[in-house]
This record gives sequence, structure tokens and C-alpha cells, in this order.
Amino acid sequence: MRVRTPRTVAEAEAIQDELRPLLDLTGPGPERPATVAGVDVAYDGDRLAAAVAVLDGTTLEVLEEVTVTGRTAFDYVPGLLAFRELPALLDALERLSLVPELVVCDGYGLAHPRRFGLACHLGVLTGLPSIGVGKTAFVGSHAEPGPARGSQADLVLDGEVVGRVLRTRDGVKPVFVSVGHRVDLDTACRNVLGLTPAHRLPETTRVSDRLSRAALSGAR
DNA sequence: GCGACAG
DNA sequence: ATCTTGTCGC
Repeated sequence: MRVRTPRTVAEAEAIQDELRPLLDLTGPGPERPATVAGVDVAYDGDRLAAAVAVLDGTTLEVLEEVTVTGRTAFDYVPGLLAFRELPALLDALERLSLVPELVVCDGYGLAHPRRFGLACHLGVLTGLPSIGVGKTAFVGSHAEPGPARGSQADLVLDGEVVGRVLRTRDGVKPVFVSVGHRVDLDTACRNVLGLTPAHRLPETTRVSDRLSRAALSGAR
């Protein structure tokens, strides 16, 4: 599948509003996924490298890795990240031999100005269960979660819960979790905790991050 | 009107 | 995202 590349911000927002109804927020989604994919993109000017890493959901062992390189076709605009990263990510996902039971994205899903962040967009276009894990605040307000790993606080936007601020390590800055497609928020958070046995960020994003950077430098 | 703003 | 040294802690 391909991403429609908009020419303007207005066009991009219209596409998000058009795809938003296709979201499946029914859940619950995979509780103990056998395979989980992490996706990430690295940049160097207008060059980019997208990476997908599929890990065993239990042992977190890397089962498969795919990278693709290309050029940016859309500048970064807050709220429109998907149009910048999705073309290359979908390209990489299509080259996978394994079909992951869950995809973990770098960024946000439902916690988005129009409720259609990168994780939602990727999920709708691929049909795969997906969630978003952001490292910094984007939208919504929240209380400070407790200091212990596992502590959570609702992320609220316009009066509705759109995500959760989750502490994955004792005393370490929390991550922002929101659902993408075919997964509910509690299941998303449980999966994130299962993917963070030793670090703040999920192993899936750590592996795909390293992979995309390596592919970027190796492709020159 | 003026900032803030995933990666 | 990316630009970047030393430094604290497991």
C-alpha cells in the first residue's frame, strides 16, 4: 500500500479526517504477542533511512530486520509526521517476511490534534494492530505519575482520555503511550511494560533506532 | 494576537 | 530528527 502525499497542510489534514473513521478502537488487541515490530526513521538532510525490527514478544530476541533508504517528500510539521515517515516505513514493512502481531511506533496515535497520529495512520493502512510510544509531550495534559515503574496517569485532551503517561523505569522520565489501531489503551500499556525490562524505551524502538541510523550511514 | 508543537 | 563533552550511576 502507499501513502497519498499531500501538497499542502490543508490536504494532509483532509486525508487524516478522511481516514479517521476507518480506525478500529474496539480492542482488546494482542495480550501476549509472539512477534512485535518496532519502526523508526533516521535523517541526514533530505536523505532518510527507515527500519523495521521484529522481535520475539517473549524473549525480545531480534527475529528479522529490514531497512530502506530514500529521500524526504514532506517537511516535518507538528501533527503531520506520518506524511514524512510513512512512505518509507510502509516500504520497509512490505519487505518483511514475518507478519508482526503488533507494531510499536515512535510518536503518537490517538493522542493527536485530529485523533489520527502516526500510529493510527500506519495501523489503518497496514491493517496491523499498532500503538504509539512518544518520548516527549505533544498534546494533552496530565498529572505526574508515581515514581515507580508501572505508575500511570491519564493523558487528557479536550476532556477525553487519549493516552497515558507511563513510567517504565523507577524514577525515570515517563513515556507517552496512545493507541493506534485495533488495540485498547490498557493492553497497549501492558505491552509497553513487557517491552521495557531494562530501559525507558521499548526494546523494539531501541533496536529500530539503531538500525535506521546504521542504514543511513552505511548507505553513503 | 502570541506561543507551543510527536520526529 | 540533528547538532554535541563530560559525567553520574547501575
